[in-house]
Amino acid sequence: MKQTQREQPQRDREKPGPRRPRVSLSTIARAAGVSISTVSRIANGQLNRANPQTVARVQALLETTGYRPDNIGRSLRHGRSRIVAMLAPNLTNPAMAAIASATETALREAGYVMILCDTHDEPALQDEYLAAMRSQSVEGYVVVSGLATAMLEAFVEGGEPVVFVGRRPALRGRPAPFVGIDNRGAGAMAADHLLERGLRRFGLIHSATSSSAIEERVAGFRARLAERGVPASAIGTGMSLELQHLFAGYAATRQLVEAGGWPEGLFAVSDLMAYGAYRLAREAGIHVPRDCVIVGIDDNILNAWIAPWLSSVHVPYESFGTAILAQLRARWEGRGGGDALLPYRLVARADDACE
Amino acid sequence: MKQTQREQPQRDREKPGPRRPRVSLSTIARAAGVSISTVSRIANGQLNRANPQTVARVQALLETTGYRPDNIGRSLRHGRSRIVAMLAPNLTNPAMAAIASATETALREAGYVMILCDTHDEPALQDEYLAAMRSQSVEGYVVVSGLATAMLEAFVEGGEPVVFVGRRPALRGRPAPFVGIDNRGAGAMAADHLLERGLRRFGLIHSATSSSAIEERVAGFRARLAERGVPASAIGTGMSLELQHLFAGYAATRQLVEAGGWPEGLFAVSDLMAYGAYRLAREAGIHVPRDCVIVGIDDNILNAWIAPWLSSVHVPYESFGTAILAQLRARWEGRGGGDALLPYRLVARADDACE
DNA sequence: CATAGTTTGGCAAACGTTTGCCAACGATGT
DNA sequence: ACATCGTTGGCAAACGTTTGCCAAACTATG
Repeated sequence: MKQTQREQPQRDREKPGPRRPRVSLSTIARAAGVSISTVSRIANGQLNRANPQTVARVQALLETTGYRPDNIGRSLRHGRSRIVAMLAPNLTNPAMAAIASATETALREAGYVMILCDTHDEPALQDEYLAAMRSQSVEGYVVVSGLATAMLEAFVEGGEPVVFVGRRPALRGRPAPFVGIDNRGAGAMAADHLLERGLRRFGLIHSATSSSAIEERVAGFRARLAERGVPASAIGTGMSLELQHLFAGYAATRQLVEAGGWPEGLFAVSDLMAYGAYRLAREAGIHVPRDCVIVGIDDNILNAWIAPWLSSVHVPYESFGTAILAQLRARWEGRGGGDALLPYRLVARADDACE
Repeated sequence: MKQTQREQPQRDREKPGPRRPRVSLSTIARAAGVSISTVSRIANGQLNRANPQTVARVQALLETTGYRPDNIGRSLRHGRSRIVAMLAPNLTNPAMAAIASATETALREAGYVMILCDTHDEPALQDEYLAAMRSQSVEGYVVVSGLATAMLEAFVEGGEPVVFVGRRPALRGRPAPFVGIDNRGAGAMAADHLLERGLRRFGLIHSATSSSAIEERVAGFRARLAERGVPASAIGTGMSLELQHLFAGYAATRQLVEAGGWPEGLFAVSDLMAYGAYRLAREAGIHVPRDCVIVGIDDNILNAWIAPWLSSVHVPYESFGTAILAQLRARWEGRGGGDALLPYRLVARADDACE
């Protein structure tokens, strides 16, 4: 109700421009003196359904006119639009951009095009996009860091081909296909890195734990420290609900520091949060990594160039694309895809920023 | 596959194909006992074309069934798909991501959705995408850093609504709408910044000058230095054809340094190239900005957080979205949009990376 | 010459939507 | 009784494509 009313005023107002005369099957058919069906069949490679002469004539026309089948008509005919929708929060996050880029490439090579939707991490926007995409008859939904909403749940339950990436929203129903990493393991790996450096006082900053990924990373980090004998009292924590991870990292670190001073080793659940911590450290005159070692997760490409002080658990976003495509294919073929957990590794960097 | 069938007792055919039972106008019409036309009119807000009783009944059904008009049918009817295509090279470039994000937001608010295509800066891929998008009946093309190809030229000449962003490809025909900045001015501003710091020996690194934007930035930089009395002999140049600007910056700087040593002030035509230069400087033991001041163009968001040594000409990518939408609207309404040149400003940063 | 089989190609339906046109119907005015 | 008019709502065409089915026109076989 609300939706339809909102859409109407705009739609009626704008004028459709003069549409260019497109070459359609009927154009060719008229020119060749055959029926539309014949042209369609020849264009689709059924060369045995017509006289060789006719085939040649039609093929020549297809060639010279530069005919390209109209996807709208085709989509209408059989439900397939060759479009896949990707919903992501905040495209300006380098990790999201990397996922989007890899997915786009994989889909294109498979003959699909990708519609990219920025949900800004807002449930309402996510739902609006889901509805809009369904009305585009998209063939698949790639939901990056999705939010658990009733509509998303309905999509999954209704059998729509949804693949979750990075974070698994807390949905009640049957499990949906997933692409990501073992977040607990990544958190543990970060802990190992700090331990191997012989540090004693640790810090941990994270954003809202409503997200499964964040929660698991934190849990993995904590568990590993506990395993290796670090008392809980030696682990400070900072948290921020800021949506922008840069700001969240800054705020969480301040909270952490105000409570217990600067730690020797700091774990940030994402590289962006690590950047936020770095800014505060600079402002406070704390030298990274001499005074405080920071380890993040993501290993953004830029780290190698301008953040030589940041160790990070590398997540292979470049290969997310093919994994996502594989999961979609599995759903299309009726196979229920399980989890695709990709390998991660620690990239240690300990350079002073000014050599 | 067998398992899902067992789990779903009487679910309709999920196996044969991706056909889902959609609620269409005819569904509603049958249920309400009226014709499809009537439902269509009511759904589109023509409430005066039917008996109030009928209207109420149909509206109730639209509500309860959650009807959403199918965009494919609608697109087929009148050529409008409510889709705009954006073609960009390399989504992982933060500047591109920022443009994509802003454009997506502006388009969504206007009721459009955006298809994002990564051309990887390859002419063939750009053309392939142009053709594919036309067969989707997209209503507009946003070409970021486009490449001059015959097909792109044909699109512009044919009157397709194309808006160029950032870089203006060298097309022979009439000028097409453009969104970007005054690149000459930005280059000059960078020169001013270095001059104001009292430096004497300058360096300039750039990528392929086939792009109008790069060429203009370089020209603006050079012109301003000349104006203010700097002899050409005091300006070293490095160039690289690497497509990835990070690598290009590294390679170009090496070329520059090998020829004439490290300059006091270095201008990079993009922030990514500046990052490349920074890496080489670190490896060479050159301190930035003490030994060498670097100024770039773009002012990526991350600079404020992890590149406090980099001054940059800030480009307002956040506001590119609305400017692009305005240009598209102008084209749709038949007005020929001229250039939309947005304001830029220098953001000076001179902090030591380790305080 | 009759029957059967093959090639060649058109007809029409279907997908979902919008919209110009027309037909009932009732009410009002003369 | 008749003309006029507004209301209500259906019919059908159109957008471009694919495809099952049927019908000619041949060809081969008996």
